[in-house]
Amino acid sequence: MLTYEEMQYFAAFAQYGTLTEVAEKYTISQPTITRAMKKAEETFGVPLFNRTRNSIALNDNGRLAAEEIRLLLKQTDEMVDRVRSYDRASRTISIGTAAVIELPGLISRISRAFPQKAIVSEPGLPADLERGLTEDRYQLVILPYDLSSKKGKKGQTSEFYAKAIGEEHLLFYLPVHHRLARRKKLKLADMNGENMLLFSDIGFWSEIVHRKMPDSRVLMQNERYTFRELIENSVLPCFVTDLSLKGMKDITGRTAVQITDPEVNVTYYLTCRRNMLYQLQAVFA
Amino acid sequence: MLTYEEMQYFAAFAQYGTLTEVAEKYTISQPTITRAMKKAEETFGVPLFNRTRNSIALNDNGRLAAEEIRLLLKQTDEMVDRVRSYDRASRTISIGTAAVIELPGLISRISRAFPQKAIVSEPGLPADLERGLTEDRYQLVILPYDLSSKKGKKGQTSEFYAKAIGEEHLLFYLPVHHRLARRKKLKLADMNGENMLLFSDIGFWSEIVHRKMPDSRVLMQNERYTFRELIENSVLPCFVTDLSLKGMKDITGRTAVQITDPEVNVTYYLTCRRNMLYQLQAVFA
DNA sequence: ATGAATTACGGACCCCGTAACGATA
DNA sequence: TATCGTTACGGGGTCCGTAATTCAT
Repeated sequence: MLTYEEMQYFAAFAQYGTLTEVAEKYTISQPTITRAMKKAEETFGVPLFNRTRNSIALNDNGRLAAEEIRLLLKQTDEMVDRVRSYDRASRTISIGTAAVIELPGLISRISRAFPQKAIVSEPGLPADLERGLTEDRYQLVILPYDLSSKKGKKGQTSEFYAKAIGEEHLLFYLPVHHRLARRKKLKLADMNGENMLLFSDIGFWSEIVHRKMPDSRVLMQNERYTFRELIENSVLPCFVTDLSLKGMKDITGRTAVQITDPEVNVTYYLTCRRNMLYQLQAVFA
Repeated sequence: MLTYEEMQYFAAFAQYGTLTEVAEKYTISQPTITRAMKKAEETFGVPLFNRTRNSIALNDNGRLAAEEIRLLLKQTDEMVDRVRSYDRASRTISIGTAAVIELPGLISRISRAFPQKAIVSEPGLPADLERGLTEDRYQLVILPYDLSSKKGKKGQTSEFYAKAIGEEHLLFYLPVHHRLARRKKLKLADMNGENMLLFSDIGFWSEIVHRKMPDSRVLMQNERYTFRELIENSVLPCFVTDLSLKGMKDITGRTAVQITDPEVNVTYYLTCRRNMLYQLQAVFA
């Protein structure tokens, strides 16, 4: 049977057409390539080349063999990759989160539960997180709804397990002189049409906002520090969440107003597939 | 990368569980197996085994790797087989035929048209032949109908090309004293209910006979010489075809009676896929 | 103490590169 | 004559088997 390298030479010959080029490409001698081609022929047991005394080219068999070998090389590489990925995944817990602000203490609690594993946390939209969870790219996801009851068909237990781990509430953050700044509560619709300043890394919130305030134009800003500067020095209304406010020192001249729409007052659920529950129970305890 | 042999050793270890057994199975020394396992581990770059000083077993990675390698070995074998088959097919013309009697001169004509190719002819039922033709297991098939017009969708040219190459007619072969022996023509239905002697290797004819003579019982005989003996020494009616009669010397005390049902008076069509027509034109000329 | 895997070591063989050769354009 | 493929040859490295070692049952 051909070695991996010999298969590479063969595939390369199909691509380049001359043994010399292949030898140069791999910085080895031509005789080695000649020998590899001979070995290919004897491995398959059928003629693969049309030869004259000083030229060599693939025949029909050879063209098929080259295609097949190219595929086998690919399959080989992918096979190795799969094993490596499996190993990597076994040493890693991947967490996908819809919450922009890191939920306090969660990562450290997980990392204490699995001291030998690396914790990888990445943000994403709920739909992507759900997909990632079912495709085993995430062991845990944080969703702004209870997936275990959402997908549960009549009485039969859901494929997912979810546990509430915190709340987050979107607020209007208005200049004190804004016409609505002194209200206790507002609906998103009350601000529809007003231009808003938006921190672009706002995740799943933005979809809701666009839907409920279709007439508002939004000024995006994706640099966190600049965003804060803008808030302090402009009179444009903007959004904040209670969680993000907690870590920030107060901004004078702005006041937070509660929004009553239920969609923007979410409970986060730490979610996993039920078949992983046993291994992850320490996280939910 | 692992060699084919090293992959075999690894797969075998997954099966047998000890290096010693693998070494015995392949009649080589244990150290060779040890080294192959080390090389596997270094190729994948991840731990594959749980080891103590004198025991070794696959871990989770190893079990996956073994499964993957088993698959890759299979893919490798199949790849080589495909190339070999392709070569073999390129040196062979495979003919499938629904005609039980070899059509005179056809094989020799084909073999003269392709002197460098081997001709393989095998009998089959029309449905199998059609499938074999579309799946390239046959380059030519002989069918008792015109496939090119049968499958031709409204105006658009068929995928197949067919040319009539001969006829065959099923006949009743009756003892001269049979009550219907003196008729010029009969229908299958006229004999329905009578027990018939049947040469079992009768191919597609038998389906028609069973359908048109559902009340007849048939006595099968698959030994050609015995069949002839039976005909000569019994008064059971039976079938023959005009083509098969031609090669036989007459049997006294039997007379052939024409059957008028169109289904048992067939024209044979030599059929190929249209994309092969150019290479096969000599056969049809 | 038997049987397992690993390590050590020596030799054979394989495989590669250099060089020479042959053929073709 | 320059280029390409094949053949010849020699040396180094690799790979295998034997034997010794270590550990566990």
